Amino acid sequence: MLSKKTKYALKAMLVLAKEYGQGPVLISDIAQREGIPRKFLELILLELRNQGVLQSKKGKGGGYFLGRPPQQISVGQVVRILEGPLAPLPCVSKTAYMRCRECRDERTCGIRIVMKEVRDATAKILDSTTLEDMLRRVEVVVTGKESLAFSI
Amino acid sequence: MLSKKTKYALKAMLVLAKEYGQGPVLISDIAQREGIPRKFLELILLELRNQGVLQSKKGKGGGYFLGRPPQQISVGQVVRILEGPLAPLPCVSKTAYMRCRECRDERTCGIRIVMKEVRDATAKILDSTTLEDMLRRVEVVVTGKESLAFSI
DNA sequence: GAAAACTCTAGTAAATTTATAGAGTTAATT
DNA sequence: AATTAACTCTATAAATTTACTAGAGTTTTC
Repeated sequence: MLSKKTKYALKAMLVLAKEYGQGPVLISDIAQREGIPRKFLELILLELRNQGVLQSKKGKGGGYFLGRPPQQISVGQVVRILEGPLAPLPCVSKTAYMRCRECRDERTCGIRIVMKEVRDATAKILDSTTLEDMLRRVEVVVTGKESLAFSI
Repeated sequence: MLSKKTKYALKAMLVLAKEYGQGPVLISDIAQREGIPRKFLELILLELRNQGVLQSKKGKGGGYFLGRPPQQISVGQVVRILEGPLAPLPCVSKTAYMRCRECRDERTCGIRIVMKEVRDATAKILDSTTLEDMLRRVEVVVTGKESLAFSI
């Protein structure tokens, strides 16, 4: 299960994707719109900023905004920042691989083989879905229309 | 990430799958073979038993054994018992669905749509992989041979 | 009836999660 | 230059989960 922190992060990123190009958005605004505890959200946005997916502007008129356009930020990137590796086991992680200490032969570990499939399937979905995709899919549901690009 | 508990459970289940049909196996044996703290393993096996995937025999000559043949127990069943639902969010779980309190319209929640894909992909893998599959895949790697059934 | 094994309830230390508090820094505006 | 709006950063803390441990109880076999 995703932690609340990760869920909050995704919601915040979606708000910022919606407002992309319209200048910085206040932490308080995001917090209120999405019902996220303000101070907790600060920490989350700070982390996303330090990892480079968000940028911020201090002082009056400041706030947060996406570091790249919404079609260049994947759900996988966001989830990894907050949640750590997507893999169910460290020994099948590509971004944070770690050998199991007790494992004699990785190639013959049945658990590993299955969990690697799960990791790959998860990564395939999350790394190929961008913030823009998420916004667009919502629209598709609402309007019943698909963009041409989407139906290819 | 899978908890140690779940990883221990899978290891224990694989041992019992290997010994299937040969009578009960001692908790201590499993614990020793897999390097699992004995008393902790007791709790895990008890839970698996109470959920029906394991059976046990008390007293001298007792021990644990699979409740069904290895080809009828899926990894998904075991993981769900220890870890809870496979879904990253309760609102996309089939076995433990729960609406998000703050969600106005589930159909238009971008996060939900993506996480549902992840759940479905995960479930497809874990529910279709049995203990026997895991044992057999290991053999395939070791011997370089595939059974006919497997290569279909 | 003694020993071997599982059963069950309780407890506990450490880690993680989910926050909250407050002083510090930066930028805009007057 | 003073004020105020905002983000930054460190520390702390409550609640929950994880990973065990202890021990008394029950069942079965010999």
